[in-house]
Amino acid sequence: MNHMSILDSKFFEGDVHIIAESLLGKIFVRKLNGNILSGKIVEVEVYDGLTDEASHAFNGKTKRNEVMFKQGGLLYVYFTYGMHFCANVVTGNVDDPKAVLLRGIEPLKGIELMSINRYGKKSFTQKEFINLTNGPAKLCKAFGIERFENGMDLTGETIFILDSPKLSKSEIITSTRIGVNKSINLPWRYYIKNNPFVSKK
DNA sequence: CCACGGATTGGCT
DNA sequence: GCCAATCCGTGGA
Repeated sequence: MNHMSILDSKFFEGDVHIIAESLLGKIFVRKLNGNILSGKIVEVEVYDGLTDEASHAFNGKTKRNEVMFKQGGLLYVYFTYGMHFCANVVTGNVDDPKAVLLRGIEPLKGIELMSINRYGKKSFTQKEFINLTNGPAKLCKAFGIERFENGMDLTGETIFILDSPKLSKSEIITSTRIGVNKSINLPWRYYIKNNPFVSKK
């Protein structure tokens, strides 16, 4: 895979943990109304429907989670707490419901539009800058990801991920996942050390 | 059919 | 640190 090329379907077929760690440092891109929104992925979590009680797919396929059961390389977006959307990268093959939750992104392009999406205004304080995308629901709001984006093809023209050099082990922190009440001891959260857009230490 | 609670966030104490 | 907001998927009766 060449530097700064778009990740293709091959990338999303492999082991979900390898993919999760590999996604750190890569550039998530979304075209929205003729604008480019992009940012560096800095925090992710693995959800594995086959062995993981915290996964939406653990109890089998439903209308809500059906995208997780499809071929890797799609975006799985879910609605939660009556007001928030969160986005996952689906990995693996059909009926192998694994996904990587995007929890933190460092904004690169289209930052004014992200601010409009988040706060309804173009300008922002330093604190608001960090707050644009340092959480799974925050980054969806900033990137304009909602119900319509569920199931979108990540190897298409609208939403895709640009490759970047693999990070060294010393740059990556592994920890337990945030906000789950089941399988709480699985160390399936990965984030970039010292990056301010990581949701929690 | 109904009750529960969620892969969160932001505001208030 | 605590808790309300606000919808709807899910599971049990």
